[in-house]
Amino acid sequence: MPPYHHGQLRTALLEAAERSLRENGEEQLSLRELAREIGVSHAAPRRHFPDRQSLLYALAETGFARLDEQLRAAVAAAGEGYVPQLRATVKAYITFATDDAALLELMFSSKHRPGAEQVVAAAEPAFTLLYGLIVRGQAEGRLAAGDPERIGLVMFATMQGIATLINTGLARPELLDDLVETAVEQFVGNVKASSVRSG
Amino acid sequence: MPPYHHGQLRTALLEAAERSLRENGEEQLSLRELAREIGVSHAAPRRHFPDRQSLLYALAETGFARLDEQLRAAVAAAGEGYVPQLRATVKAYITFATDDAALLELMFSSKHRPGAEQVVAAAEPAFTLLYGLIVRGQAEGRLAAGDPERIGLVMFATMQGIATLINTGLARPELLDDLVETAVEQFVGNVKASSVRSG
DNA sequence: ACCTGAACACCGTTCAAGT
DNA sequence: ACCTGAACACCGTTCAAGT
Repeated sequence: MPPYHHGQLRTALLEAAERSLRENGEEQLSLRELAREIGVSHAAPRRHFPDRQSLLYALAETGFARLDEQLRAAVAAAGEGYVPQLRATVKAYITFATDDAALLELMFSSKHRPGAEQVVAAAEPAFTLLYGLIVRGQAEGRLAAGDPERIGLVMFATMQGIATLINTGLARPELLDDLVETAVEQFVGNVKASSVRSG
Repeated sequence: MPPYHHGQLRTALLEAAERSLRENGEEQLSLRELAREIGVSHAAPRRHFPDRQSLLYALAETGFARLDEQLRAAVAAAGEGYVPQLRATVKAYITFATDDAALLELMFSSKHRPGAEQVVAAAEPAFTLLYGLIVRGQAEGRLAAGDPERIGLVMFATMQGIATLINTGLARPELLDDLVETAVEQFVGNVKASSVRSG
């Protein structure tokens, strides 16, 4: 018979929730079902997550952390060149986002209730990475001049949008590489035509 | 006392649902509550929408139709110039998308169940409009050459992503005009630097 | 053809009580 | 400090029956 105290319930809930989210989407995720799977009463999760939403927020937060990791790994593996690093970043982002569409939706679903601030904060490292990439691109004359934050937001928006299009079925997944390339060309296009000719 | 047959139940449901969606989001939308508001039994909606999801699909479809209308109106009001028309389109899209964030989410939420095909089909006119804008831009030497569908997808993605960023709170709404301008410059930037100097 | 009313199987949330 | 069990107020969905 199982012990009265689970001991790892918080972790177990997060793991089960992550799998459920990936497999069946946010709507299908049920606290009672997670509790059943784990073998605990339906009221037990309350100690760790006061309500369903707080569990979802936690998933979104770890999602942003993992996204940041994967982006940094992609940059590190891309070598020294600026355009290859930029391309790797864009591709890594979209790959992450299309690999777990439900998680991406959760991360970007517009929740304005109190508690979402932590999610916004969790998104910051990924933004900082992007910001650095832009500042460097401008310093090396690869990107057009301008407010890096604004350019970074538009870049992030483009990647996010491409992922959404693929996840929605509005763009076929096979187009991923083409779309990545088109996006990258758009980012570096301003300069490419005037001051830089080849990669 | 109300008549046994409502007569306009389908329309009444759609209107009430649209308002509920805008005010409280998709999760809060309840068929039973809509039925109560309208003054009909909780089982009555079933005649018109077999389940909750089909009502949501219907909202997404009319959303795309309205989006298309607003985009065309914006283009028509923008005058003859290409860049003004492009800018007006981008701004109209993002304005639509941020005016009713829940509807946008619904329109783009990734549903792969049967029934979503109609939603995808409803999105087509807006895409066609964009496609035409791109073909014209290329013909006039304002946009870089390349597969118009690919460029259109990336353009759509950029607009959609900017809207998502604003709706999520990752970008402040006041940045809207700046972000629109940055996006437009990105679209026409390739050409501006080499063959076209001024607007 | 359209709507009702009761019934079923689920939820999330709350709270006194147990260990 | 952590978990249970019963209770509450909601859902979506189904279906025989009413008009």
